[in-house]
Amino acid sequence: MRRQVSIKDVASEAGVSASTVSYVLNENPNVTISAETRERVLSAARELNYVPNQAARTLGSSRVMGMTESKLIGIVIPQTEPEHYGARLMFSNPFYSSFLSALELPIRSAGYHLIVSGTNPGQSYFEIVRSRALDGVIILGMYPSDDEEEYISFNVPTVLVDCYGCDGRFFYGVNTDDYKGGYLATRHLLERGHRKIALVTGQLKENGVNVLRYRGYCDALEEFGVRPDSSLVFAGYVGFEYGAEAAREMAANMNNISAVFATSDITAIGVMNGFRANGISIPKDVSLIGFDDIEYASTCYPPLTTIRQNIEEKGKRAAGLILAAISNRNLPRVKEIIGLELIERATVRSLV
Amino acid sequence: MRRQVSIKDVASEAGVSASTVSYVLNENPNVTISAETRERVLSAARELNYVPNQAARTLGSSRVMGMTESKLIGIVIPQTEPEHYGARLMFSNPFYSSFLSALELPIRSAGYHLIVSGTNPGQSYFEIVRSRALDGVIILGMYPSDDEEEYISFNVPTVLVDCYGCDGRFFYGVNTDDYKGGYLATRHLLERGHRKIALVTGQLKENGVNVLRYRGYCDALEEFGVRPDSSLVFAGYVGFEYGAEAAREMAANMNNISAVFATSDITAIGVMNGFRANGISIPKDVSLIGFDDIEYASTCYPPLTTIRQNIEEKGKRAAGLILAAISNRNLPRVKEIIGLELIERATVRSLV
DNA sequence: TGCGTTTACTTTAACGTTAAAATAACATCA
DNA sequence: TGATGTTATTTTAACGTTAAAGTAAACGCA
Repeated sequence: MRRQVSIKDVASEAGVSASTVSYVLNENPNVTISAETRERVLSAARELNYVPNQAARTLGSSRVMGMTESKLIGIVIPQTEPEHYGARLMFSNPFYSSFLSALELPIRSAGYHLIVSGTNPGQSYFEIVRSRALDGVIILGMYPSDDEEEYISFNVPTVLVDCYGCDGRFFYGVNTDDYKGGYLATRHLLERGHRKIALVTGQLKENGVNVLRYRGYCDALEEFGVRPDSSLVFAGYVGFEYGAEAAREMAANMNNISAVFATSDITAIGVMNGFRANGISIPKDVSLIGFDDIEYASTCYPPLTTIRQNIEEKGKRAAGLILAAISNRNLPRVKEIIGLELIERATVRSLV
Repeated sequence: MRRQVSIKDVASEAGVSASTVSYVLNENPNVTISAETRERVLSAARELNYVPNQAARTLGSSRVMGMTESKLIGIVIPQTEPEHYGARLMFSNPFYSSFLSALELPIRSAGYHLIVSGTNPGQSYFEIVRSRALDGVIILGMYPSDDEEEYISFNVPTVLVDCYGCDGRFFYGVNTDDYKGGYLATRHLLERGHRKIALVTGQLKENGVNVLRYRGYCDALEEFGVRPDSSLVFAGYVGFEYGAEAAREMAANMNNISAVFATSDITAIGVMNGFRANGISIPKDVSLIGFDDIEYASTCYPPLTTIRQNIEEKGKRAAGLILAAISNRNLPRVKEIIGLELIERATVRSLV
């Protein structure tokens, strides 16, 4: 178990100083190195199979104030749903894993690595940001309101995905047009003659995506002269189990309901199963529309009509934003909106 | 943008030396510190909101040969499937995301962080292991045969999940009893009177999980006096698309087939859809059994009979193993086998 | 009393890297 | 000819932490 090959080993192999090796390897534009020396250094590094020590780089770079470079980007995935709703897993929603997949490649290609972390309900993720000297942070679905000022003082480029409420003075944002999605889904049902439209959604927390989808739902209803009926709004949790539970409740009173808008596909799948378990057929007895267009939406039976948000695009945009924000600390604090699209499949029946 | 609070700041605040702070904070058992001093240090650290710099710790710890501690565990997820089969995403199989979710908490609780990395097809993941001084590595589904000797020379505790072929002299292993799973699934079909049983699986690479499931399939057939028929074996890729494709092919010749064993649930779902698209009904016209028991297996329609592997358990075991291997470098190189269980749902019809 | 031991610290040096300053050889120009 | 600049390199110091070595006072005990 030998000591790791360091820059000094490369230096002595090439017959130069350590700095020279560093300059060559980093292609430092402030220093001129002769072609011949460069070649010697490069081949020595290759010969010794040299790999730079990132911890040393991180530490060394912190010498220049505020310039610490860990080449590490954190992705924080909050545990939002309570355990008893079956959300025992960080990625219980396939949305997250697709998003992560889409993120990883561009980030790796740019020479960064991804640290994935959940959050302990009480504990903050501030510690990892500081102890690891993260170059950037991507936060999913949670607005870090608790100690916003403190967090901002770290001055770490941060992209908020699927959160509202930040004022754009510090955070970058990547969002779907949730209001529009809620509106489109509901209008789709209304246009097909549905009037008694239930909503199954997660908690309607301020700054969350669900309130906006809810508002879109309300406004579409109003536009068609339908007064939103709070007894048709099931705001529990995002997930299969809650969808099934809501469907069970709805099943007891089906003459009140002709269609359901579930604000996420996994919830919609739950609704589907809950109805089926109660002998209610989709779309014959009730229509259903989801949100997200996860893979299952197209492979379930019947295939789910849904609002497609391009998750891959979202991941790529988040990656692009964080990388841009890291390399240009003055990048304007933009909020990018990802487009969406209604995908008609087989769960909505037209009544007209 | 002030300099980060370092151990020296804490030291001078508490009126002691930096080492004393280090000793107190790490509860170093080789050094005695008076209760009074400890208290002063602790409150100074709290006061200044001190967070240790992990890069400095990593670098410092590398002084003692072979004792480098980065508190970082890498999880390597190889891109095994070719793009054209729709496996555009690292986590296209929900199995991976569930596994990752189950891993993350125990690892975080133990004070480690998780670096997630895919692999560029050509490029090796060796570099990240060395440059980040990973304390441990978990590799999913790939046997690092290319430069095994070189990798072993790094001497980084490594858990191989779902790979065979390592001889247990260096790597730790977490596996499902894939042979048994293949056997059980096939026997289940045989016992219900099926004889013409097709297999839809990924590539039958040596050291992969699919060969073992395949062998279990063959042996069960032989046990029931059925000669395996290679024209019934579809060995393409793991994924929805390939399952659907295989089903399309099978649909052309249904009198040859009465049941299908798909060696992963996502493939099974693909098969299900492929058959449905061709007007073939499950389980009336053909029976189907999967493998994994991903969440969707229970929520799809009809609910999928499958071999359940406890993915959460697998994640926890992998986490436990890697943590144990890190803290005890002499831990015997065990291979843990996760049990499995046949879950009867609605896709297998009995012919007897 | 004197010597070894224990307690409670402090000082030093090192981990691998790189920015900045220093150096030295050589070229350019007034 | 000497001042100035350029090129190519080396030396130095610093990042934050901690293991190891050092120190000094207090204690135990023969």
